[in-house]
Amino acid sequence: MTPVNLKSLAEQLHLSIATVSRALRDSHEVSEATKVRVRALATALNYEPNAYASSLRRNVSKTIGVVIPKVANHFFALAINGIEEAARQSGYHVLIYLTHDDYAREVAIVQHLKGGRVDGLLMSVASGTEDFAHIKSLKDTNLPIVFFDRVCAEVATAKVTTNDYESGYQATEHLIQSGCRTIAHLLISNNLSIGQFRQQGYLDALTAHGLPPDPDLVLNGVMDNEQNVVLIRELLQRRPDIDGIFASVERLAISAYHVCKELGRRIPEDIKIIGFSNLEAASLLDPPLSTITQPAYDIGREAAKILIRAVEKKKDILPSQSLVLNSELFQRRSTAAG
Amino acid sequence: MTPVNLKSLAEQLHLSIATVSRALRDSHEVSEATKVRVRALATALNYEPNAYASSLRRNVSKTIGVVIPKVANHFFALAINGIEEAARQSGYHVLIYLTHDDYAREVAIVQHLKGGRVDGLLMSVASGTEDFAHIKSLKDTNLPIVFFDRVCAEVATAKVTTNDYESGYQATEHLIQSGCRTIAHLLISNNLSIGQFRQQGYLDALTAHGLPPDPDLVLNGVMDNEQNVVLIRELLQRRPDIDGIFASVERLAISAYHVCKELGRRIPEDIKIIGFSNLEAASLLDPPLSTITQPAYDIGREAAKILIRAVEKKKDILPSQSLVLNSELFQRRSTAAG
DNA sequence: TTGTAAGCGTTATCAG
DNA sequence: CTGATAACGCTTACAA
Repeated sequence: MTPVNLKSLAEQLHLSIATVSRALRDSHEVSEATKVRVRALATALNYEPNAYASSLRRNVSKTIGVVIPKVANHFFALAINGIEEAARQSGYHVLIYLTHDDYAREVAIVQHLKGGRVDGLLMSVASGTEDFAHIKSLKDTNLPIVFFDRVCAEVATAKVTTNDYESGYQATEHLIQSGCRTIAHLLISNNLSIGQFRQQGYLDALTAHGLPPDPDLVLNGVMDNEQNVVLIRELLQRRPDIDGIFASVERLAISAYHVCKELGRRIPEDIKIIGFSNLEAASLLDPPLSTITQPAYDIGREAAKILIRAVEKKKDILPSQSLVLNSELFQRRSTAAG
Repeated sequence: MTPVNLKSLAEQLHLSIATVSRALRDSHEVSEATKVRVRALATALNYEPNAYASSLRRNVSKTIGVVIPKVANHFFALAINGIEEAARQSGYHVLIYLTHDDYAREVAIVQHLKGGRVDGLLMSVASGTEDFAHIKSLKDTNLPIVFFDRVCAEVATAKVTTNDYESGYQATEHLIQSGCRTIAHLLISNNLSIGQFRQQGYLDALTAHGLPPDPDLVLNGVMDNEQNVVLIRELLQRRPDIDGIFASVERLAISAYHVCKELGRRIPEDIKIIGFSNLEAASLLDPPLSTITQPAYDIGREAAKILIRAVEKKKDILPSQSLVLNSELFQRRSTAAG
């Protein structure tokens, strides 16, 4: 089967390659008559331009990369959904890379992306990442980057986040107003910026309501959920006075549910729980889980829009283009006052 | 900033482009000494080969495409996870396309992929797709395709699925053995092959246990979840004798939960429910949901492996390479015998 | 062991 | 309006 490319089209039409190319791109310097002829044959033969030749020549790939920790997580899945939507509307393709929250993988992926495979990058950094040299060096190649949710403070570019400080404050205040006095905070390990904001909101809410912050009540979760169950169990057994839990991550809230069931602690009578979550079934849990829900789809879509706009205009992305969207607190039975 | 490519490296090293290229690909026809020099400069300058130039020249993109209905669904998210893992291990990149179960989008995506952007394709067809001409025509371009879960029977290639007939049979039998006599089946609209298999399993299990199949008890769900709630509500009100529900799709099981809560039907006392689902929180629902759980991660990984193997060997993919993995039935309180 | 040069399919520049 | 031709960056015969 002879390949369908500009050359073969040109031969069959007795035209030059250049003219065929121009006709297909609807250039104004081609007669309507030839355009019709060209288009007719092209569709008849199912011609589709070779993306790589075009990318090589124009130095533009119409592709954006998405680097995220994981996809089996409703937040990131929804974000991808928003990203894909924005990309599709502008004719962009989406390459997905998963870091599994592993620093080494993130570095390898980022290095690979220097090959010009993508016109821009959307990124949510791995929780294991503490050194951002790899990202900075990528930025130095002039590749536009937009961070979303898990941002890298040290790189000057746009970031799309949610009001994490306020959410942490609200969640904690909500627990206090529901009657909690000893509130634990479960967050993901290390130095993710979002964790810090949520933690600060938690601390400030406690102080504002005259409750003394206690470092013993703050639990740094780990990657492994089994391990988190162990840690949470230890915490609840060591501190039977805990009557409220604020989980900064969905899976820690889920683990807390499992531990409470196991230890026979009733929710919300003995312990009230609220957590960040995009779980659709939150209202069907036993008991329904109060959540702080991030607008994940919008985060993805807006981040992609900012990126694509910059790519098309070949302009640098400024930190001032950052966006902060608001999360929403859904009050359900897991924090019912009692 | 002068670009880092083979040419600039060659100039700085006073070597030819060819030698540099060969050195970096670790060709045996380059002296160890030069290899060392070349590699040193390459890493120092953070050289990364231009993916498009390489793809164009070698007619290989090291990229696979994934076309799925949606990503905000734990099944597909896990599948992507498996796909990405297999791809990463073989040095492949993953392009994601979402059809949103829309036929027109699927056609547009498939047409676009004829541009040679991907070396192979993994696909789970849209529920709205009834005509497969677009897929056949893609196959005619010799692009290797592997279907997973929602397969297209009319295209001769490998398919990775689960034992849907047996699962439908088991789920229904499980309801019968738990005491149900009037069992409804909620499935997704139209002619998806997997829906048909599950439906057949349902019918055969009924017959095998002396229960007459009743078309009135089979509900074809639609895209919109709100609408599904309405349909399920109507069904349960029209047929108050229904005492068991088998949902072929997770979101229909979830909708059924909502309707039961709303109508005051107790699960499992009044109605027992079992559904296909990859929901991690199934055991925390009220009541915990009995599920048929597909090995989504493995499905994705195995499908990707078959595809990549074929791509690397430039061999056609045969239907005989198809794989059927087993789903697992998790018995929980929603189907407790009463 | 190294260099020269053709060519992948497209787009852009320059003539005609 | 159309055609010839030179890139884009890389790989790979073929020469040296």
